[in-house]
Amino acid sequence: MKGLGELERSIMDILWAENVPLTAREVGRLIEDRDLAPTTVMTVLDRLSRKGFLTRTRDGRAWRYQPAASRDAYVAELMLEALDMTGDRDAALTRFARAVSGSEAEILLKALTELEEE
Amino acid sequence: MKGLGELERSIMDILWAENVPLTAREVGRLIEDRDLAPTTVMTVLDRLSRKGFLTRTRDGRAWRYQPAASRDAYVAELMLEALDMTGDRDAALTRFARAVSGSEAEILLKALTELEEE
DNA sequence: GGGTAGTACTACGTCTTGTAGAGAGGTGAG
DNA sequence: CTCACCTCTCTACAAGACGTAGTACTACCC
Repeated sequence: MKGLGELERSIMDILWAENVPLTAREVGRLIEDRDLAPTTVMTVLDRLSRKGFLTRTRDGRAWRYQPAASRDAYVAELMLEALDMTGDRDAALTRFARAVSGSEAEILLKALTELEEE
Repeated sequence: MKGLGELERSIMDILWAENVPLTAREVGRLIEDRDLAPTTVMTVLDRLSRKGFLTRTRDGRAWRYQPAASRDAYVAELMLEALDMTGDRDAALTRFARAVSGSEAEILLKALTELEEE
């Protein structure tokens, strides 16, 4: 799936945070801290949609962009991808399980047991 | 932590598979399929150790390289890193739990319950 | 002492990412 | 109508990562 650059991720974060599709201009306004040229934002949005992270729909002349998948889905997919990289998935999973902190272990446990019940 | 390139990963795979520290020459011999110049292998090994993925010790004039961490540890770290990227770790974890296949869910479950017992 | 192996340093092409300008075409204000 | 402006698309460029490798120097074996 490939990772995102820093600016790309900032922009994805904005789009993930807002729940409505935004135009390039709106995204640009939300970045503030960095003083980016409007075309910079447009370029990055364009690249992101080309890479499949965003979908876009017309709104007059402008495009409105929105994430193709939720951040959770993206994160989960990254995790699975990391997992695919190992020859010994079980060992990696075990190690991962041991590494997550207590409260998160419980979340995981809960999700897993709910799965079993279904 | 940053990811690895394709050749870098092939080489890490070799070093993870063999359990002994290898010299550049030995690694090169194990790649076969690609017809790489010896210096290519050396360069990549050098970069990998510079990035902290490998440690090396002298053996005569040659260096012997070995992974700084196990593959499992690397994979688990990648997974945790992905997890850190989200604002809502719980949601991502839940989604992840639902995404792992049955047998793997059991591995996870087992590791987690063992944790609790300790 | 010449071939061989090994090192360090340097290099170059390609791809990705951050960053942005140029030019085209529509649109509202006056 | 005309001008200023918005937004788009296209193109560009610098920096860094990676794959790939040559060169030059050293040390060892026979």
